[in-house]
Amino acid sequence: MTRPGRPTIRDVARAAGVSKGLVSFALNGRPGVADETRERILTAARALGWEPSHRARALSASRAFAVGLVIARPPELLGADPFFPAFIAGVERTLSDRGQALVLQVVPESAEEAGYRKLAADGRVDGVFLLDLRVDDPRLALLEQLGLPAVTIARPMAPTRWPALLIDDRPGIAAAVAHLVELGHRRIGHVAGPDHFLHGRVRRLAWERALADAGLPADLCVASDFSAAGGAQATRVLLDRAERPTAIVYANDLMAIAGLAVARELGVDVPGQLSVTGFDDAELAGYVSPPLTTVRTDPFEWGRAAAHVLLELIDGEPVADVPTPPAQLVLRASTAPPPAPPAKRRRSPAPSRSEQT
Amino acid sequence: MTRPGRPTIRDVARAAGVSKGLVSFALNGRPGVADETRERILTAARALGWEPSHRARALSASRAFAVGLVIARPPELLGADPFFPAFIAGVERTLSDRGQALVLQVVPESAEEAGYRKLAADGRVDGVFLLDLRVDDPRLALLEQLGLPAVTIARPMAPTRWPALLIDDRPGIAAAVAHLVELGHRRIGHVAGPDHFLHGRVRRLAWERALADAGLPADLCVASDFSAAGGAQATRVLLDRAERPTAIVYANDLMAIAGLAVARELGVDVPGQLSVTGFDDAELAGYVSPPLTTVRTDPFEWGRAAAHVLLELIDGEPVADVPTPPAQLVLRASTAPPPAPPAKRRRSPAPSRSEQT
DNA sequence: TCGCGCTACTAAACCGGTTTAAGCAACGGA
DNA sequence: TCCGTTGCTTAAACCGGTTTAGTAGCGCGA
Repeated sequence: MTRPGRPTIRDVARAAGVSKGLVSFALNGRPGVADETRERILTAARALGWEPSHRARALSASRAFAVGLVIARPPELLGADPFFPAFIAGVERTLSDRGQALVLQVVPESAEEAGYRKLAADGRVDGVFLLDLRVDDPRLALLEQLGLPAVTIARPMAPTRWPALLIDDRPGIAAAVAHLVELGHRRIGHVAGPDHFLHGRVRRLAWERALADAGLPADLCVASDFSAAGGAQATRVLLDRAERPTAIVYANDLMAIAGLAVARELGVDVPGQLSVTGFDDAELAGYVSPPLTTVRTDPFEWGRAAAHVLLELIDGEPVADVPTPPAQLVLRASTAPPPAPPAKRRRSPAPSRSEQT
Repeated sequence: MTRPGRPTIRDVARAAGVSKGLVSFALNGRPGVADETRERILTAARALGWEPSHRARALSASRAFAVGLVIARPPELLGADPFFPAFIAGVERTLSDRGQALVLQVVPESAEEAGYRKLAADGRVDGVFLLDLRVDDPRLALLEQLGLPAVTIARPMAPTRWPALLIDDRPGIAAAVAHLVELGHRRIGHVAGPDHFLHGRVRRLAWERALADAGLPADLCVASDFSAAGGAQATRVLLDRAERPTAIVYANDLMAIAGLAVARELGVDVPGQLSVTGFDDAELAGYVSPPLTTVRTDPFEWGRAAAHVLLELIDGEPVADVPTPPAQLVLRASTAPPPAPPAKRRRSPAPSRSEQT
């Protein structure tokens, strides 16, 4: 008379000779169950190999016990960016301990909003991560309207009701620029990400600021798109200029690596004639030629932390923005002093730039 | 007296003046509902903005309406491999049309089995994808035991009850080797993936076979791990040999790109002294120096197709293995004729080949 | 007139948990 | 002796759908 299928709480109750409700109490460690009875119930549950049905619990508790991640990037860019897999792995680390799952959506950019709507309408998730923040990001309002808890990765420009993971790209960029300035560079270019992405803009502004702090002009910037093709193209533009930069700060490693190849094809030696820095410290960064000086970030840790806050938020606990450790500059061989010895010692506000060649 | 929260099927029933059950029939297009009544119900549902509760449906139907993907790779390798994001994007393309979701698990390799067990025990998913197949993969038996439908990406060595996505890496490798042979190479090495991974082994065997077909010895093989570090290391080993290869076929782009850097640092010109081919056609492949000749695969399409079969399998439809189009060799600048005219000593029962130069 | 079959619909069970209200026994205090 | 607690336990409602069994009304043929 053994029915097939998994045992339910009802089977456990029968086996232990008690009611369904009491089994539920015992299994959830509620008070009001006699020790001897509790023991009997737990033993029965173990003997039957009972495991709670996630579906039943979800319906009863009106919770999904899952969080969502909507990714709206073209797949080829996704594949080249080391951020996502590491971030997701970090998220999982937190989630798996707590019986939560991660529901992923990869959508075309046009369907991004619909993606969040669907996750919310279906009740598939209890909260979401907000990545790739944009300037004046419309998703913030959408999520508030949907009442879907969220954690933003990086702090959005406008204040929101959602906690943010405080990621600050500025010290990393500042360190890269400072390093180049110290080496003697005066003409430091930037290949930026799209300006409507927060991280694209923040890195560009940080580059500008760092140059200003060093008393240098920030006139060698080309906006790009974080892709290899874009990085290559932007590098060509910069190297075609009459007054070439002696160093380029890239907004990510992918563009920087593509930039290395362009320089090489143009016969521009790196780091002899051109210094290059990246951002991310991708797996490949240390294994290109020359190995790339770059800014190391820790997306795995970000994922862990973001998931942690999100779960607390969902549980209704009070939450605050979460700080993250500053990114570190990783020195490798793609940076060196500029070709000609700097005409002047640095820090004279020297107008004598023409003497350099 | 309007209660907060989403409207339920009960609200719709009340609004339309019918019973819950009838609403369910009407909304699911069942016969046995008068046209006029059906219209009234649909109108009411629309007016209330009703959407079915995924949770309730899941409990009632004993289905999760979701499929799972367990990834057991170290995060840094994950980030560098273009396969996963593209594959997942393809999966999503199929799933999103059908109201299905993707549940992702990223686990340490040691917890892989537990990952599947948990997905199955929780009833979070109705089926899973089996990626990164290994020789004698223990997961096959596990999934059969768990009764969790699965689709394997590539055909496992032992026959299973699960359908497979027929991915054949051999023509791609064969094309790469043939291309090199045609250029005049006689000493063609291979940097392989781990031999316990099916795709690692298959590519190696394909390389061996292609060399045999060309009457060349397959004695320049170094096993590696698909990582940049591993690729660099393996390249050093090969280039340190007394009799250097004039060409290296890498089992993936990441190792190939790292190999390019090593060659450069050793002063070995690519493609002048050494030809290099990769596998994947990663975003960066076309933007390194020299641009990489490689084998283009289509993980996005694989994801689409795999999800398609998996859903059919879950629905109990009869399914068969799914063919995929063969991979294409993409010619770029990392391959060229070997440096010196091929020396004719080596064991020549094939005298005519030396005339090629 | 009855019985039969068909259509349109309702009531209730069910999925498998959680939670609330109520019941029952033993016990201490007045 | 009766009452009010306290401790343990059960019955039943509930989450929001799907599905089954059953019923009312109607036309039809015998």
